[in-house]
This record gives sequence, structure tokens and C-alpha cells, in this order.
Amino acid sequence: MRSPCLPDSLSADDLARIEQLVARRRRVLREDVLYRMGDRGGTLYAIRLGHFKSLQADRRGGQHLTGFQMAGELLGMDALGTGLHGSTAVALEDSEVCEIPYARLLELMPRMPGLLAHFHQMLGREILREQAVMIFLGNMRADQRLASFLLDLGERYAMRGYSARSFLLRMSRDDIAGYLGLTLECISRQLARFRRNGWIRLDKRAIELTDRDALLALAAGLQPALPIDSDSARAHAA
Amino acid sequence: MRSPCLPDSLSADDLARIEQLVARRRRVLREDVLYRMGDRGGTLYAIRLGHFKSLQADRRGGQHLTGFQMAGELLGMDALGTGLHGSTAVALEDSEVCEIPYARLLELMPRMPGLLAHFHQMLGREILREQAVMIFLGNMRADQRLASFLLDLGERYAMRGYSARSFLLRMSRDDIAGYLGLTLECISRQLARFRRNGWIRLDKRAIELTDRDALLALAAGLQPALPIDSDSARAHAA
DNA sequence: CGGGTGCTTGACTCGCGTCAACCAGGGTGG
DNA sequence: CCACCCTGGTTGACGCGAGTCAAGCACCCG
Repeated sequence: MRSPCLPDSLSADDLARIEQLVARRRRVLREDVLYRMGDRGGTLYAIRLGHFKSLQADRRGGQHLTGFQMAGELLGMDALGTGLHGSTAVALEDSEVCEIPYARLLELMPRMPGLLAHFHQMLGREILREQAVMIFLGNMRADQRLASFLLDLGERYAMRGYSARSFLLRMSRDDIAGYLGLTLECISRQLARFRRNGWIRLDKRAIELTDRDALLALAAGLQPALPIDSDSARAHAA
Repeated sequence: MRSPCLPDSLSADDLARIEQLVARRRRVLREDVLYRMGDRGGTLYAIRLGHFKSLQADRRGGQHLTGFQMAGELLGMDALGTGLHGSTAVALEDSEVCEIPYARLLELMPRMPGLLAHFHQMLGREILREQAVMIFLGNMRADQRLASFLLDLGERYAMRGYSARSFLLRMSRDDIAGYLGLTLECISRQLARFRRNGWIRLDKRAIELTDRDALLALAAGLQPALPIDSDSARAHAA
């Protein structure tokens, strides 16, 4: 049986070797810090179970959320450059990770070119993901950002075998706002708007994307700003 | 004499080996495309001379600028994940690059652990840089973004032995706007504001940061929004 | 000289941040 | 068990920053 920590593309032989270098598993409780900005790096964390958020301190006390990670994804790569972590990782719920010392990974690399390539792919994907975020932070409106975000979450759940339509938001509205570069109130309003328009159904943190096409169109900027602005629609009705 | 393509931390022996794998140098003229989004990747480009911008197509025709690269920096890493380039690189002026086939780099890795580490450091730095951009796209005002941008450019020039105070903006206002997630007009206005406040001197694309401390304070968010808003100050004077 | 490109400046609009009140659920302690 | 508070979320009113539209300017090139 394959460890969820590791790539599918490796041989059984490779796998055995790798199991050794997974020094240990570690449980992380909700709100606990996996590593903190400025900590010495050198360990990669494969998430076995649970969800994390990673955040970065703004120079003026503020905090910005740079990403959400779920089971099957990798954490800790931000320390490769300087040796120090550039962000803080916090568990959104009780979670479990595999600790993989980078040094041991390097030792194994020569004998396992497949591993190296896979590792680079994960790094490359991370760079791509961040570029995608930069795009919506750079030039999308609040509703487009939120739609993109919800669709992205759904896709990632789908990749892991869950539903892309219906899932639980593991993070607070405030976290979402931080990630999307918006405010908590704005998120709340946009969610309400989506609900009124019938794009989504929402109960607390449980969400169902009832009209993914509409969300896709919105995210892609096809909608003429506000399809029929439901706010003004309400005003007219009144 | 050391090649500007490659890390300083390598032995002379390593260097000789590496010179072989730099398949060829390539000249790229102004406005020419080094690689295009969707192109097959697999080659890394070390910039020997000149400046580049990299941009990504928004799903709806729009374009977002994801970075500026100068001599001594690396391009093409965004293809590591999927094998295809996720962005387009365009020369801002006549430039020259070293083409480094990724496959050859992989071959050499086992014999040169230093090279691998260095390579990972560049990847890690790229991830960090993008996170920094996400921060200012996410929660800084236009003036703060611009101040950060100018200071960052200066620092990068300083690292390469040029002045951090006085340099040439190689890109158009429109490019800057694209990168900072703002509009061309907004950049122009903010530059004018900086100039009126005496933070900078500006002549066409030549810029001098005459008061870096003020810019730093602004970027850090220490300024109470607008110190004494020079616009209204002008209005009072009139 | 004309025309084009890159930049500046102004007037107006509007999306989103800010401030603030209010509401719902959940945990605690009397 | 109910009263209480406290946290997380919703909703409203208002103002500001930045986008948009548009006119005008400086420079370069043919």
C-alpha cells in the first residue's frame, strides 16, 4: 500500500527506500503552528490528514494569508532559498504530517532521479499556483476572486476523490478575506449575493456550488460586471 | 574568469564541467519573445545582459505581468511543474541569455551536489519573491506598492554593483501598472505625487530616489495614509 | 511637417474598506 | 436549566481610493 506522502510515479523499490527517510509522523492540533516565519527550515512536510493555512507577516504588524494546503500537498518549501522559513504554517483542524528532512532527500536524489524530477514538479506547481493567485489579486474584482477561489477549492477536492460541488469551508471568512486580499465583510456580502443569485447554497461553513457554470463565467470575466445586480434588483422590488 | 551565468559557490572544476552544458548563448532583441506561454519547456535561461518581463494571459484576453528579470537572474523555471511554460518572457531591450537544458543539469546533479543546492535556492527565492508580491497586491495601497517596487528595483541593482538610488526604468508605465495591479494613470499620478513631495527626481525613465527613508516608511505603512496630502496642499496654496 | 506612441492631468464614478450595530450559536458558570 | 458572554458572521451607512473616460502634451520617427 502506497503512502499518501509520496508520489505515485516511484517504483516499489524506491518506495521502500523513501519510507526510511520519513523520519516520523507528527500530529498537529487545531490552531497549532507547524513552523513559524524565521524558523530554521530544512524539513519538508507532506500533509497526510487535515488542512493548513500559511501566512506571512506584513512589515507593519499586519498578516497576509498566502495559501491553504490540504491533505496530499507539501509544506515547507519556502525555506529552500534562505534556509529560514518565509512564512508560518498553522493547522486549521487536527492534522497529521510526515516530516521529510531535506538533507536526506538530497542524499537519495542521485540514486532516484524520478524522485528529483517529482520534487521539482511540486516546486514548479507551487510557482504556478502563486502566479495564478497574483493574477486574481492583481486584476479581478471581489466577486471574481471569490468565485475563482471556490472553484479552485472544489477542483482540489475533486482531485482527491471528494465532490467538487459540495464541501466544507475549513477556514473562517476572515481567512478567506486575507487570502483574497479583501475584507471579511466583503466576503460575507459576496457570498450573500451568490446565494441570492442561486449560484450557491450555504449553511454556516457548508457550501454547495449549485451553478458552477455561472461561477466559471464570472471568474472568467464574461459577466457584464453584475449580471442583474441583485442588490439594485432588491431595491426595485421594494 | 567566472561566467555570469553561474553561481559563485562552485569549484573551478565544477565550473569547467558546467561550461559544457551551457549549450549556447542567444541574443534576444527588444520586444522579442524568449518563450511563450504553452511552449514546451525544459530549458532554463540565465540572463547575461539586458532585462526581461514575464507575463501571463488572463483567461479573458487580459494580460498580467508577473515579474521583471535583470542580468544575473534566471528564467524558465515555471515549466518545471507541467513541462510547459506557464508564462511568456519578453525582452525589454536587446539582451543575451545562456540556454541551459534542464536535462543536462539533471545529469550533472549527482556529481555536483553544490549545483543542486544552488538551483534549489534559486527556486526557493523565486517562491519567496512571489509571496512578497502577493503581499503588496493583497493589502497595500497604490503608493505603497509603487514605493516597494522602486526600492526593490534599487536593491536588485545594488546587488549587481549599480546604484540603488539612481537608475533607469527599463519598462513602460503600463508595464509597471500591470505588475503592481494598478492602471497606467494611477502610476503616473503617484510618481507625480512622489516628485512633488521630494521623494524622487524623475526625468522620463531616469529616476533618482532622493529620499529613500520616506519611501521605506511609506512602504512599511508608517505614514498616516497621506503625510500631508500634497494634492490638497496644492489646492490650499492656490 | 504630420502622425504615432508614451505619458500626464483632470473630472467623474463606483467598488470596496471602514465603522458600527445587530444576530446566532456554543460554551461557561451560577 | 437559564443567563451570560464571546466569537464568528451578517447587514447597513458612508467615504475614499483607484478605475474609467477623455483631453492634452512631449517626444520620436518617417
